[in-house]
Amino acid sequence: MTATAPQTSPRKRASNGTARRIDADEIGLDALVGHAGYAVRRFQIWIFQDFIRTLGAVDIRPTQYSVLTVIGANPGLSQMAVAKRLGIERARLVHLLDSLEQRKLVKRVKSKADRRSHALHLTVQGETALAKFKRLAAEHERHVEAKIGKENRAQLLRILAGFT
Amino acid sequence: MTATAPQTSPRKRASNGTARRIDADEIGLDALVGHAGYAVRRFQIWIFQDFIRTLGAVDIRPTQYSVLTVIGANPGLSQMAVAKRLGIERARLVHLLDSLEQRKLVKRVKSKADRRSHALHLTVQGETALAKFKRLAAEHERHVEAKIGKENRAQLLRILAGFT
DNA sequence: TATTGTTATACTCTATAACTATA
DNA sequence: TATAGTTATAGAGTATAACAATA
Repeated sequence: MTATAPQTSPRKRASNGTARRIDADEIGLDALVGHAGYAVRRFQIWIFQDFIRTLGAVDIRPTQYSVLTVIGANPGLSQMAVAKRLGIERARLVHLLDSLEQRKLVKRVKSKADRRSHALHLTVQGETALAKFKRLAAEHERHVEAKIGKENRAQLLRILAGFT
Repeated sequence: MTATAPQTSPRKRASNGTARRIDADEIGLDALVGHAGYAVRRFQIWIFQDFIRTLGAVDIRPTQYSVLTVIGANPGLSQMAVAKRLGIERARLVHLLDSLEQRKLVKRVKSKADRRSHALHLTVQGETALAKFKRLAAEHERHVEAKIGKENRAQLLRILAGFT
């Protein structure tokens, strides 16, 4: 597991006592290669970076996109319902919605049925914007496909279908 | 995509104008179901939570484990080399190492070859501890296997082999 | 001039706890 | 009493920038 290929790039003690550079690709990961979590984490970081870059022009991040999508598909949901469904802390969702409401994408409507809660809706502007975000997100998804392969992406979705 | 199954649990406007509860599992994810990033992110969160729980008794988190494993397999690496290999900011690694050094798991040795840099080594105590951490991490890995299936885990590792 | 380790700052995200207004 | 939304705080983690020592 301990890689020691002969290369050039940080510094390492050589047989003659002088130092040479070590390339990142010759540093062994040892037990990490057997951990799904390590690869999944690195992959997730890559995906988010691509998503943020691809939707950079509209300034929408993954969590914001997921909130808008769920509200768009389920108008009238309460904040608690959205938070639970997406695994976001309700305290965190307050700030996310503050931002989306300031941008006139979402509106909080006082619920008549339960006056403690807010019914969440997209604004007309929000509907239009979300349609654009979805086109960009689809473009991002094609980047994923290009990165790991169409068939592998499909298998990944199948394997992880339970984590929704 | 908009789920509207008849259930019980938050509140939703019913045909008669009164409200009823909505279960999380009847809220449609819409476009999110087609995004690999969504499933990958949820899975990654599950994995990290299980890792943190499984290694809770020894108080080691995923990033700390990855740093210890790489140093253990490549003694003498500089901080820059570890940071680059694992995709950690060098400023962040300083704090991670401060903590691991306080716990006597790692030592920074002044490099003679390049006096700007530190050669990183596990302490004897660190070697022993890492062996235990690896046993617990293997136990965590069995939880992953139990969660998604042995064959699916193997395929996942194969698909994501490039993200290391 | 460039790099290594360090310190510092700001922003995101997670995890809690406590408060209010309702139920 | 319990719940929905809010506010506040603390801890990870990320992203930067700048500095001292050294190359």
